[in-house]
Amino acid sequence: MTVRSRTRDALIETAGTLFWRQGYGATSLTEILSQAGVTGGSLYYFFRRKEDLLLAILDRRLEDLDLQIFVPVEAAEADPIERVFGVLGFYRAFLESTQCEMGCPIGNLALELADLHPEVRQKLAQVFDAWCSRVRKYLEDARSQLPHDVDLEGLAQFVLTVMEGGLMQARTARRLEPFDAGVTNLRRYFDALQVSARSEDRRS
Amino acid sequence: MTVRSRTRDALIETAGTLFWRQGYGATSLTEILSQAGVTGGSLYYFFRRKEDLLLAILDRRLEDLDLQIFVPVEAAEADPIERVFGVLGFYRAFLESTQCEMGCPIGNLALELADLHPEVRQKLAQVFDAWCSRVRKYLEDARSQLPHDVDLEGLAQFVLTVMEGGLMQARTARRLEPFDAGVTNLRRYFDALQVSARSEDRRS
DNA sequence: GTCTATAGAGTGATAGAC
DNA sequence: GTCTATCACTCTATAGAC
Repeated sequence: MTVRSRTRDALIETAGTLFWRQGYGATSLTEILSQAGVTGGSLYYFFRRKEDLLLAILDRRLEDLDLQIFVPVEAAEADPIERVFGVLGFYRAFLESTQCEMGCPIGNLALELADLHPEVRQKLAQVFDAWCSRVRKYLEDARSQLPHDVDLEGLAQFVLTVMEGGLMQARTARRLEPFDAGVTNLRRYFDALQVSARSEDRRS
Repeated sequence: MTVRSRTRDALIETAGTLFWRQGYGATSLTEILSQAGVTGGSLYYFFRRKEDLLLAILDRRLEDLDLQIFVPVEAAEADPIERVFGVLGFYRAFLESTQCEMGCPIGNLALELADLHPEVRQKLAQVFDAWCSRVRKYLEDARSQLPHDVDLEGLAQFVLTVMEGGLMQARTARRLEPFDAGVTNLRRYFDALQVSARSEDRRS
């Protein structure tokens, strides 16, 4: 079991935000230390290498997924398909509140580090998986509203795809439109799936 | 007008591949020089800073977009909607031939550098725009097969979203499935749009 | 245009006192 | 657990000969 300490938490919190905003390579330990109000000795007491700090951040992101995203969304929306769009709305609100500057804390690192650190890549994939599993659960709850032959795992991945692709374009263009275009078309797709499921029912 | 020279081209080519694979920050000039068989003096004769080399690479990507992607796809597919999927197939083939290791040369850099270099970010956005314009042209050619109220600009952005999101997940998981799930669902979406367009026609 | 040599700053990481 | 001091290295970029 990992020890919790105020210093360790501060490092994870501060570095997590910096890595998110500027990337892993572009963030120096010096910058993390000065912003967290911690000195080098303490950092190396908790983490053997910079990469271990990153791994701890990703573990934290995995832990926080439920509390920060899915629980609030589930509290706000009861209908499973609305929950899917509630999740997308959550990211949109964040995008808007940061003037499209930050994007996704996992996606950003995924593209920067996928080829460099095998262990990091694996953990990033794990966070994506956890995210998809949650969305997949919503889709299973909406099973009866969807055509029988739709692969729910693939559809959950598709929702993540729409989110990540939209965040990327919105962040690059500094405009919400590409993200919104993704949501609009995904909504239209879900509407079509529901229509198609209803006509399946009628036939049976 | 920019001067063309063998050395300059070799630097753009070599650095382009390295930035694509490992990212901008993680690639040192030393590595580029040794792999291109060029020395530092030559590099700084053509480019004032590392960032200028990157900008030249992005200009080249923009120039090559047609020749490397859209022209071959148009030669292979005559139907406009099949051309959209032909483009996706092009990226899939590349993903497969690199064991899902490389992803998109623009998307990778977009997420690494969006917040760090304003001029770079702008040029990345420009390449995305050019890509979408091409896809949008296909969609306009398929106008009669799509519902009247569909926003073609947004739909073109959606195609890019599906591609980038799929590449990101495929590269992170080192599996083609998430990319394929994106294509499968996008195909189903287009089928639904075409069905819906036909029923519009019947009503009028 | 290309070369070598090197400046100058910053990096991740370590050692050892407290 | 936290501190300061510092090592060893790498990086971008420059200068000046050829």
